[in-house]
Amino acid sequence: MTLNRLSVYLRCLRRLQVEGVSRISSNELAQRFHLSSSQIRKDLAAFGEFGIRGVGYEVNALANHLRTLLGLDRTHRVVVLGAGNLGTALSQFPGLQQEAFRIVGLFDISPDKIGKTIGGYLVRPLDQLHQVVVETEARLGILTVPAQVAQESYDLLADAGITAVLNFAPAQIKPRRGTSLRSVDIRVILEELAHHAVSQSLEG
Amino acid sequence: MTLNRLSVYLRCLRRLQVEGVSRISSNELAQRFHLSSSQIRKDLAAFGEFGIRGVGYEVNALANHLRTLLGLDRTHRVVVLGAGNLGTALSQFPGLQQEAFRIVGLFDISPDKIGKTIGGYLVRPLDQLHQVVVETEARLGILTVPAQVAQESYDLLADAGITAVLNFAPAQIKPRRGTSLRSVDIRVILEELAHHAVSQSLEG
DNA sequence: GGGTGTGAAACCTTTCACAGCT
DNA sequence: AGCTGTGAAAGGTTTCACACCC
Repeated sequence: MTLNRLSVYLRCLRRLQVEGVSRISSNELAQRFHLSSSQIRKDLAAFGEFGIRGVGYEVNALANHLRTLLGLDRTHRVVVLGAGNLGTALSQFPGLQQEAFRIVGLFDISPDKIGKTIGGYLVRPLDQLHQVVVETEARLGILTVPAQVAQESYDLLADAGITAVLNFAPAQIKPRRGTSLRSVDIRVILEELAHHAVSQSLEG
Repeated sequence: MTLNRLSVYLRCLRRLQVEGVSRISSNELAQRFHLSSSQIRKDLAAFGEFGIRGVGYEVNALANHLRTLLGLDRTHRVVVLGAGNLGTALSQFPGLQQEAFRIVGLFDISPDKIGKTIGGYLVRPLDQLHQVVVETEARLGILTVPAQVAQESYDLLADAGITAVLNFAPAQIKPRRGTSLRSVDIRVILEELAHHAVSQSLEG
């Protein structure tokens, strides 16, 4: 199952909590956030019976269930490799410094950056990576390095004990057993949208 | 079909061009970049017969075909809404200022930022959006605004004539006919990875 | 009545395996 | 001989529709 959707539901529920909504049906939830009601029910039912027939879902209870299911009831330590523009922007991303995530190390290879404080984080040299990962028990890594060094950077993270990596480098990384990999290539996404943009313009 | 894969193939071909490879089979391509050879053949064959049976694919020719298919033979003007950390980082992202994309406007609502130059781009007020989009014929928009104003920002872009939007705000946007939407929620991706990280650690 | 939980149906994607071309 | 292009098979996901419970 696409675990991502549980995250999206949780984001929606957080919104409802702010608005003071205490109960909601799958249909209302779907309409309110442009989702599919049957998919919501299937997804949630796959992990237990969280709803009340004839009534709907209790917002607070469901949010807590999802938080537990997603493992957000603990703090996840994150290391970031690459203190360029994207790396520093992500380090300061709201939602990455609060709740379940905490950045415990920002690393770079450039002597110009090492030792400096960028966006509130001290930039460390790569040879401290292993030590930091062991000491902080970090499990998550973010890669914002140039494409040429993406593979070796991923391997460094894996060797240091990181078990899940989010890669922003535009490169095809060979994943290892034991260290999940999720890549986001902004260029690839934009190229898809460029295609849409052109088709749309022709239609209208 | 997942148009994204054509982009990935193109990225791989660019790499091969740099390495001076002139011909490649679907099998080599798959092994080299950790893809599926039958999927490569299916994807490519869906748009024409680009390969030579018994030989493979001509790297340069195929790259050019893909560039045309993806609409990368023209320049796409892009406007960015939100001159925060992520917005400015993306404005300077390599690959967004070269080849087929060109940023023609960086917009923000904050009076502190308007008029200043951030990352080489003048920050403009939102009321200039429509004019800039019309004058530059921009079709692509990037949203790096806070979640609370994501919907209205998307609507502003759509009203201005933007036909494809890449949204980084952690909000569920209601798409309109005529303006495609692709959302990337870093929090959602990290939450999925957090789950993986925990499961992996238990296994090991 | 109203809304969840769920088998079954419809749909879409990926992999397989091989005919057919070079 | 070798590799593409492609129908057929397998696998997965989404939607439908309704039994069942509150």
